[in-house]
Amino acid sequence: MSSSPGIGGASLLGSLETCRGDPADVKEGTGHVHGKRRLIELTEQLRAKSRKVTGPRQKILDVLRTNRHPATIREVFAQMPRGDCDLVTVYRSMHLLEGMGMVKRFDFGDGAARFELVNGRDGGHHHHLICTSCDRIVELEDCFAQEMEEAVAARNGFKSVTHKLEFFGVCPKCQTGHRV
Amino acid sequence: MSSSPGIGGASLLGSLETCRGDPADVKEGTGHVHGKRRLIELTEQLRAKSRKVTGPRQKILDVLRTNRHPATIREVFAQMPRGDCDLVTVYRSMHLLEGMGMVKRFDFGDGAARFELVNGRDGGHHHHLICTSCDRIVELEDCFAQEMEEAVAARNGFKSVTHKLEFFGVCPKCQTGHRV
DNA sequence: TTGTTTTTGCAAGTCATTTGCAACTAGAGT
DNA sequence: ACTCTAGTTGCAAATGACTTGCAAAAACAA
Ligand SMILES: [Mn+2]
Ligand SMILES: [Mn+2]
Ligand SMILES: [Zn+2]
Ligand SMILES: [Zn+2]
Repeated sequence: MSSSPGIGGASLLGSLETCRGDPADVKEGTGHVHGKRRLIELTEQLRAKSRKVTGPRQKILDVLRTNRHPATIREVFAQMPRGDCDLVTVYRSMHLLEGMGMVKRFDFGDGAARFELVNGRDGGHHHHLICTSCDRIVELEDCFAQEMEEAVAARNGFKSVTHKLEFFGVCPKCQTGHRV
Repeated sequence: MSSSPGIGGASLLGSLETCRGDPADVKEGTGHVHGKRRLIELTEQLRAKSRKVTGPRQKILDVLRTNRHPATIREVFAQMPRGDCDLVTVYRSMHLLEGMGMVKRFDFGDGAARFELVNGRDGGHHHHLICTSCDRIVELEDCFAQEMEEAVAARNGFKSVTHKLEFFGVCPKCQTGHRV
């Protein structure tokens, strides 16, 4: 019997032909790229750094790819077909992907780290608005802190300055006559 | 023998007379208030909310009062006279103080939360610049994100919006010919 | 197919923070 | 000054996110 390419016998990636022209590949406006093509790009990145394209990794990337908001390790794990891989593998894979710059880590203050697939070679730096009542997350396109970052760096003689910024508040749906 | 006001026999607070005019009470320029007077104000806040002014709490407030940068629970604990109270008590006290708005919590991304005494009834909202190489912390006076906070809140219909913002980079002393 | 390197699963460990509970006080009342 | 009680504390144990050790399993180049 031949070795199956992924876990469960079927590869998540179809043929290149199948992917070409996939209407879901580009979600206009946002610049985000979804669909199989994206997944292939991702696995290529793995190969390029001589990391193995394994079943668990493909599944994890596929889950991340479909998430519109940063997800915790447990959330990613929960979204994978049951028993597909160990929780620890998700931790390890995420660490690898983060190190490769393929995913970005976010911290919303609750105990668990959240991860989002990086789109575009620029990094797609952006921030979030989180509802403290229902945990709804709003993706804030672009960043408005670049200037102050440069100012802070220059004023204090720091190099390679980056920043972490998140907003918290009460979303419209949670404002029904409660605390102001 | 009379009951000692604090732990260890001596109260951290002297008499009001002793405190009045303490030259260390006001550190001009920053608006931060230090010295015994500040400590008395703090204990008053506890009494005002019918929380008990206990030995451990006085010690913890005293340690926080002398810290120029946000400190972790363990750091605060380490700065207290040996065996003065349990680590758990520091956790619980910090939680209480945070709830009362007397201390503010910060998260620099390393596993442990950091706390800083809130100065001024306004809250003294500000941010930090942390060296990713030596952990040096720079206190950034004032906040430059208020406008964008309002914009983000308005644009998304959120109320009571706040933000968390910290900068990370390599400080001058750590820039000796290393990575740029 | 084989051999070498990387990955994975599972168990166990680390570390910050929380919780259960009985013993203990600060502060109010007497 | 003495009593009472709600609020506190210490100690042990629990929780939860995340990491690590190790042998079995899989990827992929030769
Ligand atoms: Mn996002
Ligand atoms: Mn500060
Ligand atoms: Zn930004
Ligand atoms: Zn701010």
